[in-house]
Amino acid sequence: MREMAGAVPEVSRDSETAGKQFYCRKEKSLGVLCSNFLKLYNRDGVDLIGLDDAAIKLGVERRRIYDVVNILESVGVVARKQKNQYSWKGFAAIPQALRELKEESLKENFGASGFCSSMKDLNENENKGSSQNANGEDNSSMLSKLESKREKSLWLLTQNFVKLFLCSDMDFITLDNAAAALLGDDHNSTAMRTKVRRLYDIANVFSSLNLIEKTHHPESRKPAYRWLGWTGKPNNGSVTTSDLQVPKKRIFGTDITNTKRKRADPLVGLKSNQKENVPVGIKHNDLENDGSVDKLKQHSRHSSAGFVYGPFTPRSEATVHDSAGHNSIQDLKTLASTYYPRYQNQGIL
DNA sequence: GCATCCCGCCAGCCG
DNA sequence: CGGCTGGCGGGATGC
Repeated sequence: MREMAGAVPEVSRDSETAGKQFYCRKEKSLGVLCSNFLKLYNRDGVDLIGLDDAAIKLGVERRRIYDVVNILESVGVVARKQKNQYSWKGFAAIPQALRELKEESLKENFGASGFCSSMKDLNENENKGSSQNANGEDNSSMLSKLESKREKSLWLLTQNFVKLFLCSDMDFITLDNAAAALLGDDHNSTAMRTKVRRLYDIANVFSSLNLIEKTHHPESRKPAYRWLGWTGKPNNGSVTTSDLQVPKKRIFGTDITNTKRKRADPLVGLKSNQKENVPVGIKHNDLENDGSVDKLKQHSRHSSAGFVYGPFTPRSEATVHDSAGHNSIQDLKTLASTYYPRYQNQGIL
């Protein structure tokens, strides 16, 4: 994986595979990957998940698996077992995980009026106990190191994101607001931008889990997310986008990370730091605001039962739908086999 | 044009 | 030291 570049030296171009698989960003979204991941492992008998296995079966770089898995771990769907291995907990673990998160956040006074103030280090405890630090390194130093690492993790960010929904009574949250809140005081544009990127990642997998739904803020019209909570199943219970079932789908396995669009100049060494102003947060204090948000809150209470597909549109919904009745292993088998990426898969096959 | 967010470089950590 | 992890943000894609 990491040497992808070397392993797949721009074979991409005209080389065989007649088909011209165009690059389609949407098909590569974390949301789609997550759906496929869930589809692949949400079955009886599945207990352990090997990251390599997942990466190969899903035809993506391992790096992406880390993203999905880290987010899923935040809501209990999977749990880290050991290096390179996670255990599948299933959707049944979600309610409990959410309950705990809510409890935690309440304890930390997360929601309430000014929750954003104490966003940082809200995980100081962490049943430590292991103070066998190395010589010279005092406990605090060590802790802060680990802490800072943990503090920026996707795992924590995801949990805090959830807490935001669980504790503030707002139903609609824009990622800008979330980022601002989760960032605490430092609102510099660069940090915001990065944080928002990560939130988009999280939002995508949450959308595929159907925990949230993307809509627009009732008044500001701005894109925002609405909490749906765990209603029993991810999306429509089957994979969203094309993929599986589409009998004809183009060869997917050939594009692991696919024919990338190579950026022109590799030595971007010194970029002019021009990232000055970015509309930091939408000003309106949706968050810290007191009470007044309640009105927005009940605006549209789940109007239709129709699902929302998150970021990606299902255009192949019909297909997915009717054959979903028997989604099953067969499909997965096919999926897996057609997915074999052509970079290092000898193992199986 | 701006919202979205994929991609993969590369720094830490772990064994 | 090599491999596993995963933060991070450039810049491409979508609309």
